[in-house]
Amino acid sequence: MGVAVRNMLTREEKKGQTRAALMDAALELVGKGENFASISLREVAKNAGVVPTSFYRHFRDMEELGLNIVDELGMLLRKILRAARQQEDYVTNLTRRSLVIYTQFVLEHRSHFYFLCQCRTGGTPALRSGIRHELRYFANELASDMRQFGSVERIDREDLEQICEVIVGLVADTTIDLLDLQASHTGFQEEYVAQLQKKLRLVWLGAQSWRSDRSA
Amino acid sequence: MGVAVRNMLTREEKKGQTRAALMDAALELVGKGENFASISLREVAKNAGVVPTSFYRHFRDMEELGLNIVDELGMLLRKILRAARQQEDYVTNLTRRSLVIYTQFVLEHRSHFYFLCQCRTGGTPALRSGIRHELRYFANELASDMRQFGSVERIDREDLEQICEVIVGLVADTTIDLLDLQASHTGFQEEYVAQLQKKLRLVWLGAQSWRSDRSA
DNA sequence: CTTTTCAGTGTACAAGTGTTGACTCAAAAA
DNA sequence: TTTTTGAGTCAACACTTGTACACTGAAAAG
Repeated sequence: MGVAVRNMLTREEKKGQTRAALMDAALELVGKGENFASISLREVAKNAGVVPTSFYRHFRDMEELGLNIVDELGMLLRKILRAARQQEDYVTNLTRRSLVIYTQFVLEHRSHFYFLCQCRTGGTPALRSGIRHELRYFANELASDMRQFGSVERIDREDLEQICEVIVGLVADTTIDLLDLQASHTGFQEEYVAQLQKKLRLVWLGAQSWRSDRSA
Repeated sequence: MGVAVRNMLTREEKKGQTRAALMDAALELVGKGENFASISLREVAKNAGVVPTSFYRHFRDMEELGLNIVDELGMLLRKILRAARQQEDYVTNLTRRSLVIYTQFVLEHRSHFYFLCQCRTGGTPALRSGIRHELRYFANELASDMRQFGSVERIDREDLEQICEVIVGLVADTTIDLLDLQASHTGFQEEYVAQLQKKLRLVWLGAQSWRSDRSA
């Protein structure tokens, strides 16, 4: 750097741009219903408006691209946490409105969450553990929030984290339903939230009568 | 039919035999870590010791083969139910030993359950809904057992079925963990059961304090 | 017996795959 | 200014993919 910027793009800006185009192209294909595992490097390159060999300037192979998508996904999840915490009544009403926020994020980033559903239990080992890692982080953050705001005195840290993993697993598990029922009827989003909330209440009830002594 | 059977195979026996060989070949590839979505017709045919074009005598395409695997999977699940019910203490001790039986079935049919994990949320719509259908059936059977043997008077039918779907989802969700930790150390199976049982206890506690009035 | 049926074979093709190496040519560095 | 760097291009490779078509030959039907 040193020369005046003009309105042209610097070299690494341009690089980052096509890099993003490649990732977006892959995600778009996933969003269209293709399975990430069966998407070819060439297909991605073509969709990004780039020659196949150019792919290698950015990723070793499709799996490495996938791992970068996982990172994006992690950032997205943290963004959801931030948004949820920003509610003024987050403390008292932890579930209901947070779920609405979650569903909004999901529907605004369909492709990312299709990817999540596909790879969480179906991807290569590396992708799987990457996603698992992000979800565990999410669950632990949730646990620390519940420790502050919820009434969970009788539950020790380890148990609470495990409970939150169950919750996160439940949410992730039902996400595919939300994605499938696309723009069919708009009222479905509320229906989905209600049904999911019901399941979460079950877990919550369980947590209420949980004692960390005499359990393991 | 009419001629003496000799020790040769009849035509449709032989047909069913290669048909099974094709399905087994696909499952074997899944068990080796390949994703079902990216397995080719030719690969399956070669692995089954059959020429590619012969595939079409049995299945229109890989998806149709997949749907037949789903059927096999359904039969397997029903076999698990039968085995679990055959325990003399099934009534009182519904969870613990049933889980052991489940894990045994999983480890004896690794490929089928890899397939399950891959396709439950990551497969094509048809495969997904097929698997979902089988799991729902399983959950409903479980619900009817619980109605008979458990203390679930305060839970109406619909709620109980939903609770069982949560349980089944939880089990399915953790199955990938069981499969990943292969023959590494044998004691892991018990560890897995313990951890899963803990999660199920959480749901069970929740069910205990569930009231179907004032909930939806 | 003769005839029909049909699972499995062999060949062929057009299209797509990952990866190679040598090439441009503009931005960045000297 | 000149030199260097490196993202993107182009052409070519060896290989795999799904599918079509004509075939064989033994089991089943007549």
